[in-house]
Amino acid sequence: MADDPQTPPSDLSNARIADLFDELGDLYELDGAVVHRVMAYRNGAKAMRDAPRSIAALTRAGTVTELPGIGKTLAEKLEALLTTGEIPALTKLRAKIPDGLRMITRLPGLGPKRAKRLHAELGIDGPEALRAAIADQRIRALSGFGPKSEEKLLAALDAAGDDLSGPKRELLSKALPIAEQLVAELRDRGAAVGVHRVEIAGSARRQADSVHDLDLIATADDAEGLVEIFASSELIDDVHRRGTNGASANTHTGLSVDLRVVAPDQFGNLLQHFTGSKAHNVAIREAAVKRGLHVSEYGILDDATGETERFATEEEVYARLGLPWIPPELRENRGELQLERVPKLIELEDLRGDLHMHTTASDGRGSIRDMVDAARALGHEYIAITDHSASHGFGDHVTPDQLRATIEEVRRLNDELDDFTVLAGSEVNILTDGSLDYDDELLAELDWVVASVHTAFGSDPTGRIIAACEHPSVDVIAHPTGRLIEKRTAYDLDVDAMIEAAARTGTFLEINGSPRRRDLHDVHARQAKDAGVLLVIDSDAHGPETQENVRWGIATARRAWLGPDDVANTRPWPALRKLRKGGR
DNA sequence: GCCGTTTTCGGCCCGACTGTTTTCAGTCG
Repeated sequence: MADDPQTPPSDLSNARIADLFDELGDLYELDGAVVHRVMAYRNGAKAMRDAPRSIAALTRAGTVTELPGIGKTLAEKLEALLTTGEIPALTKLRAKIPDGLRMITRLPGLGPKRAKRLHAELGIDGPEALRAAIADQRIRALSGFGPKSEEKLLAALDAAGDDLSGPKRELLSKALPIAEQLVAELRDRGAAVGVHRVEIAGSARRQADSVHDLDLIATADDAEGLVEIFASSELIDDVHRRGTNGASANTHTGLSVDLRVVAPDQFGNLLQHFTGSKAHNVAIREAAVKRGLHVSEYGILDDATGETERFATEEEVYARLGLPWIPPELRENRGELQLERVPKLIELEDLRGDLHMHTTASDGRGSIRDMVDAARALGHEYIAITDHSASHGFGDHVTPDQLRATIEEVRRLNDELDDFTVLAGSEVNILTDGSLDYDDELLAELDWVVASVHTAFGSDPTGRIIAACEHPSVDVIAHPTGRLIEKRTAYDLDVDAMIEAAARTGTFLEINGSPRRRDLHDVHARQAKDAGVLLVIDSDAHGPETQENVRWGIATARRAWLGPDDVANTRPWPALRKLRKGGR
């Protein structure tokens, strides 16, 4: 019964728990805690967010302190959170420190120390009070503040509007093509100023889900000339900072771009530094210090010689630190610095087929033939046509009779095609009782069955997905968590239980390539691989051109440390077919 | 608060920029 007080509450997700510990770090910082204590909370939050297993389960098992960065105190707070639903220290701090104060530290130029003084000395508790104090010129009366401070804070408040919820991030699919065009332009037009190298750095190079800006690193004989070419690009809207060795600008899409031009002998150091992530770089530097080496964007200082060594390539930087070159997608401090050899990661060319796409039969924009032509252009050997099923709604549903007609159409088409296979499939809805919306006989006729939750997210998604895994005809669970990047969090899903069910039943789990989904995400996909589950990378294309979205699925797979063998559709269809449940 | 081929105490990555300051704290990436 839902109202039975004995019913245990469903576990908090790792992301939700990590948010609470990040908040604790912020509030301790505003409370004046020493910076290392604050960092301990943030490191702990990152460890929780990156953990492949349920933090709640690890806490109950008493093994959560095995995660690096989580010690006795954080474990006690986790236990309190899971048993009582709250962390006493957080409750106390929230009462003491207004939420508005935490919000205004997100204004550029205003950190915790100065925000704390504004609160203590002027009673400022949020954006409105800050704006009023600036209007009355009360800020400049404080020591360490002046008219410039007021001016900048006002500009920052105006720029932020009413939204201080944090910086907006752009989907990788929006940002990366712009970065690639800029790089191509700088390489091309840069020939006139002796350009040597131009590379994308930052989170875009790491193929993260989203980015907050773009970083470009270059070398050229005439650095200022390259900056001029950058500033005059048609992709650039306005340049807000320009120097002889770099510039900061905005694209017309509102994305911020930094270009840095360095000497060739430092290119490796700078590219490594600006590729990040922060956690990766911090870990590298801490390890280096123990060996008497100090790493910065300019070089590696060796205590033994007092010399700073510069490197033209990243390979040399990593080699000097005793490490193999680490692919950017792995640079998140999730174990990559302990590697003696880097695992072989999957590449776009490894995919032989795409097993999730839609046509005009449901909500797609192309015919089956259009989708075949697009897949061939991408070098694929097979596709599955998986239109939405009988209960899809929006007038786009496919009745059982229509599906039978599609199966026949696919069979006929296969007779005409050489060296290409079309599979008759469906993306069936997992209904609220865990059943599917075609009968079992019809499902058994299909070559490929994708099952997904599209409705009633609040209605036991875990139980429904496990039931779908146990269905003999279901091959793969699509976009398993339902998240939409920068838009919607995952539904309340027990990922551990889903992965266990997938492993037990031989069901594949999808990495959906839609750039807004990339679902499973990297941490969960890596967890699935470690549990022995095979992943499938699909485009979920709704038109011929969006089959290229498998690119984003590959990006996520690489961030999940997957190799070609971990992904089912790197195999030819006859080999993949044998891996289906029951070897059908 | 975490952690240990220096350690259970005493450290904890690096450098640039800014605005306010006579030498630097705070902020940022």
